[in-house]
Amino acid sequence: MTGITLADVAKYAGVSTATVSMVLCNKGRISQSTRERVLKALDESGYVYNQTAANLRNRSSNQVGLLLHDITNPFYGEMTAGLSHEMERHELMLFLANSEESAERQQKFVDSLMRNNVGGMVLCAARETPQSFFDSLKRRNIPAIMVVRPLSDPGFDFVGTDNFLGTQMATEHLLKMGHRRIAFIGGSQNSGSRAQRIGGFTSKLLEYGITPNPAWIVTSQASQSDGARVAESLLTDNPEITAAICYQDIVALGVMQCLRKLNREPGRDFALVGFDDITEAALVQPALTTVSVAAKEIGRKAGELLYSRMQGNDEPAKRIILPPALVVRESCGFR
Amino acid sequence: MTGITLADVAKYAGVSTATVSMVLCNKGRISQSTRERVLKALDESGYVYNQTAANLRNRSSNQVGLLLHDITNPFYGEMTAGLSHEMERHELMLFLANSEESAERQQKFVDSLMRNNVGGMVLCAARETPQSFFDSLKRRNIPAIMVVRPLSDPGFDFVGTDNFLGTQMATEHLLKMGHRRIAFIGGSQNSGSRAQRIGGFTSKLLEYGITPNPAWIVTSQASQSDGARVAESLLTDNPEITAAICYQDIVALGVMQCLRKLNREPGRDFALVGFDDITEAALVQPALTTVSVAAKEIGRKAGELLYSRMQGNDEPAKRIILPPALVVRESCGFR
DNA sequence: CTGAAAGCGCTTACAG
DNA sequence: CTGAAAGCGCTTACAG
Repeated sequence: MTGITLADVAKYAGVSTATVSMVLCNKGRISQSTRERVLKALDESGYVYNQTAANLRNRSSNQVGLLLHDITNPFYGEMTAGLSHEMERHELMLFLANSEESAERQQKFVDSLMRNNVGGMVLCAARETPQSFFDSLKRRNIPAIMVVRPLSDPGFDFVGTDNFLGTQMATEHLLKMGHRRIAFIGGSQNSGSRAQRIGGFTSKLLEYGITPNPAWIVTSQASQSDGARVAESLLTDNPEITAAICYQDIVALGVMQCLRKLNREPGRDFALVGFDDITEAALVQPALTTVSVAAKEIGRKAGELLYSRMQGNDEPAKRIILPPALVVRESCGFR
Repeated sequence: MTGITLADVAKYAGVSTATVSMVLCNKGRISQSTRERVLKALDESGYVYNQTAANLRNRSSNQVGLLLHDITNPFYGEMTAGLSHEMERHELMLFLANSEESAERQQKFVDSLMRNNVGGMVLCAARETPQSFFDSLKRRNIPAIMVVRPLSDPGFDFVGTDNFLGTQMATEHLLKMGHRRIAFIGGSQNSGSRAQRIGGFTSKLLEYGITPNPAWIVTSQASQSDGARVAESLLTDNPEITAAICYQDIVALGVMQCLRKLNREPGRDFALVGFDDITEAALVQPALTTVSVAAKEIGRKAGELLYSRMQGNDEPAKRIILPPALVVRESCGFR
């Protein structure tokens, strides 16, 4: 706080505050000579614009919020980078909060955003978010874009990936390599993304005349260790399984570990596909074949949409579903 | 924007705005009955506090900024989570920006922060930051905590890890396992952290009577592929090297790839230590022995320090150096 | 214990 | 083309 206000600058330049303000915002018609005098005063005074005052006066805001449930997840790091970049382009400031899957902390953050009068927000809601959260969000009538986690509520804009198509591609890849006994490993029971991914998986199986076996579709937490745990019991009980689609790359990494423990080499004795294309996927041995969902692009698109909403775009709620891509690496072998 | 103001609530409750404000902030003495009336009005009206107005009036702010150069780096994701958690405890809103190593974007962000009148900031500055950036920051006289990347300027608070000690521990580990021909791979030429890590490395070598070989100390970009590239030429030219300390885990992962290409199995034919302890480190095969720097803790401590500065703590600038820990896994073998 | 009024630093009709 | 003045929604001395 230098403490120099627009009024000080005006006095110094010998004009009114209105004039300085207009020069600052490039509004109204100001004579060349006056403009120069003001610019000079602005420069020499070390004036710092007070956005807070402007926001109050304008009843507007240059601020938006991003709510994530896990910023440490590399996937969301990428997405955040994409969003942040987009926000910067529009001179918007980005508030970040990490709910850590707590509905309570999430609610608190959104309340803070409202008090801080943000212009909009991007949300990847916690798993156990009560419907009331979304209802109250809608009542506030402030632009909110949902990302990544599909929402059954069609009242919100959404940007995410085509989970269904993603696993269809992955499943087809395995089927074309000759696999017929394919498992689906991971995701939590109440996950909407998971339902969609299972949909892509089973529909493709059926297309090839294969009846999905419910016993081969198992849940897992989003960690390597739980992936390994779950896979171990599945594959010991059902050694005839030759391939698996995993709900997430992290889970796939766990399954890899488990395979080695069971003396089955991934990529040779067992084919594995992941989902997300996190950095690790390219690094493990064998490198993981996976469905890439362009996290950065999700962030960018969400930012774009949010900005347009803030500009007054009032088309009905929109769902932007980005096409996934199958990244073939080594974990399915080279047959 | 429901548009309901404190004045509306006051009218509704039949009191003055001063009274409502005092109830809201728990200041002054308000009779029980009045308080209840106000609380009821507050509740029924759906009033949303306008933090912007309060900030303007108070010439204060509940907002702080975090500037990173790469939010997609898992290390910074962890750090951000730690900081975010700490900020939440103090009811502070966190602005995030990603400079992507651009001094220009970094400057723009800090300028925005100033205009938005933040109470303080946490910075991990871009590599090529001009001294003028830091000078102007100091002139602003706003709390700023530097993190991770060591700064020669002692005028700033700093929170980071003990790079020197970290590589000392790593080097000692290798030496105790019998290695004598050890390389140092990675980091960029002008990195201060790297200088410190090399210091720990060479000082420990000397302690064991070994003269450091400058030809075995090579730079690399912060990517797996460049790590692999750099290691390949180093190890083909100097096959007698049996171990390496890597500047970062990502580089170490690249070195692993290269080793396989050269038909040397990491953990058996070659010992490898990383630095950072990113998630991947535990996942690769063999799991990477590395120096853990508690990224989350850096974020937390930075937040704590920032908060105390915002409360008026005016002790001289402080450096908080967190102790690293050597996490022994498999990449150095089990001899 | 409570209210009237000034003021935080901007912007914007409205005059001239 | 430029200025005087009101007002955004709070908080805080100051009276009473």
